[in-house]
Amino acid sequence: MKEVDSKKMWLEGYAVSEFLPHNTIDCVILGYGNHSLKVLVLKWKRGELWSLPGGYVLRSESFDQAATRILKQRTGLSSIFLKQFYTFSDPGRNRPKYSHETEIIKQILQNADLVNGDRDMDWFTKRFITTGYFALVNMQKTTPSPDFLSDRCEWKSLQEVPDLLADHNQLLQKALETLKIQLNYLPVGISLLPKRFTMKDLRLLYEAILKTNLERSNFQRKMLKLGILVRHEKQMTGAANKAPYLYSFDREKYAALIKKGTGFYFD
Amino acid sequence: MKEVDSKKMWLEGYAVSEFLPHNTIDCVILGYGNHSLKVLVLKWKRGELWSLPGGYVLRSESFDQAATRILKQRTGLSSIFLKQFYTFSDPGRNRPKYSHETEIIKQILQNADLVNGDRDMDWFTKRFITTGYFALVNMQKTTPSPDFLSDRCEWKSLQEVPDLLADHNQLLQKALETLKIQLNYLPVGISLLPKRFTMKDLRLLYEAILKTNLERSNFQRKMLKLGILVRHEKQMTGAANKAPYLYSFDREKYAALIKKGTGFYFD
DNA sequence: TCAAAAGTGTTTCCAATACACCCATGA
DNA sequence: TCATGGGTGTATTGGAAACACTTTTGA
Repeated sequence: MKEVDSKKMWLEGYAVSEFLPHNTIDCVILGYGNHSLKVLVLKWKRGELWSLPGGYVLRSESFDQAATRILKQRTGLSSIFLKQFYTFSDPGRNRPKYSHETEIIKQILQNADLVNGDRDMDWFTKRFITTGYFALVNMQKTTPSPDFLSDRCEWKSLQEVPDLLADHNQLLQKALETLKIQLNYLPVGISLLPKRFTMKDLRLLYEAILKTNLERSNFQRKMLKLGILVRHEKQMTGAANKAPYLYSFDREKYAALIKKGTGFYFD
Repeated sequence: MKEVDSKKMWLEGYAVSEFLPHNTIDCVILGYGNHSLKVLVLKWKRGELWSLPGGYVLRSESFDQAATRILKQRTGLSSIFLKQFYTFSDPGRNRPKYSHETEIIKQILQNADLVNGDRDMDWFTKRFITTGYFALVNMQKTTPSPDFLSDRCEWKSLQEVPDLLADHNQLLQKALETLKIQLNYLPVGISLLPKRFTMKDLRLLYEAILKTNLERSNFQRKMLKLGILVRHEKQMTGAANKAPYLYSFDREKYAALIKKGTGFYFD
């Protein structure tokens, strides 16, 4: 293990001894496109093993800093909306669900010359408590890149999220639940949508989060009454119907409103 | 340190090596009495040092289990409402704010024959991440008892909470904020009030949590319409005015309502 | 001129608020 | 019978919801 530490060639350039021994961060990074919510997942280098982006926490940094660092590494984005939502501490949470998980990890690490025997595996197989963060990002602005354990980084819509490592599916569910409950206190629109969008885009986003249908005209009236939208000229879509207006957010008014909640309740 | 471990005479009977090295639990235990919210705090054995009840986490238990254990030890209660609210991870969060804090801890431990030199202090002074839980309890049912570091266990109303150890005042604030935001999804009434109570008791409880005044008659109508209250015979108070009805909760209906939220919004 | 989707208007209903009024109690 | 506080009723207001009607666009 000492030998591995001294190499400093892995874990994004850090050595094991620089990390807290039992705490990790995992990120549920959410984007919105094609009328559905999407989440960023990593595909591991061997086999069909998927996970949420995550990482270890340096002994010198806070969890917020660690999450920010991880997010930057995976998406290229800084200064995005990022929020802690829950800490998962079940003692068996990172025990492999299937025996091939252990095998895959072992192969990857051996392949990268990072472990020499079973003892080095101890770091990976011991108990880890993970603190979940969720991020809301504008997908168009991201440039996803895999980490040292993975070879692909993909946006998956919620329906097509595969079976994930450890309790990561649970993490995802909890994040979505939190998002739903705190919807009125979160800058969902401004974070997830491009600068200009139609009222339909905005409504579909809310419908995706709340998993419900919202009445078209009432939604429009409510939103406009909040006074945080700026209307721009229409956009000709080429479709055989009336073209929608484009809207953008008035950032200051938006921020002020978010602070005290939109009072915008659906049930 | 080995020697200390083998004694197993402290930390409520456990040895240091049985705990996770960097994680703790702290509990914001809330009760309600005399028209105000109260929180349970511990006074340390020397000097005027106060803290929230908390403890270390066994390597074999989940955080929920640890919190339940700690709560049981401090209040004598099991099966109470307990919920994780946030994980505090600032690297300097448990560095002493005042130099006398370190001294007090040292004295207490030496006095209890638990540490022999500065090296043994390492366990207490290193970085700890704490996960906060809040509990809602019926004060009358508790029998508060101090832990091995403290000599008193006291209910303090929020206005008289003293300066607390480390970031415990922040923990308290965050817990209260969470309570307020999630009010409609939490069993506040049933957890904090005695079996039978007046409508005024209930209203004052909500006012204490929300820090606002609620209109008397409208509050009553709203609450009754929820259909979770059972009205009992009046109670003669001895005061020169009309006696109020007593109410209790219909536990099944209460539980069903809490699940989907009361829809009982104040602003 | 038709279908499709966007924008606007209307009606109905219910909840929240404010406040008035009545009732019970013991001094 | 008076003061005090509890219980109930009512008028007003405003928003939510359902849905109808109009407008715009390209086929």
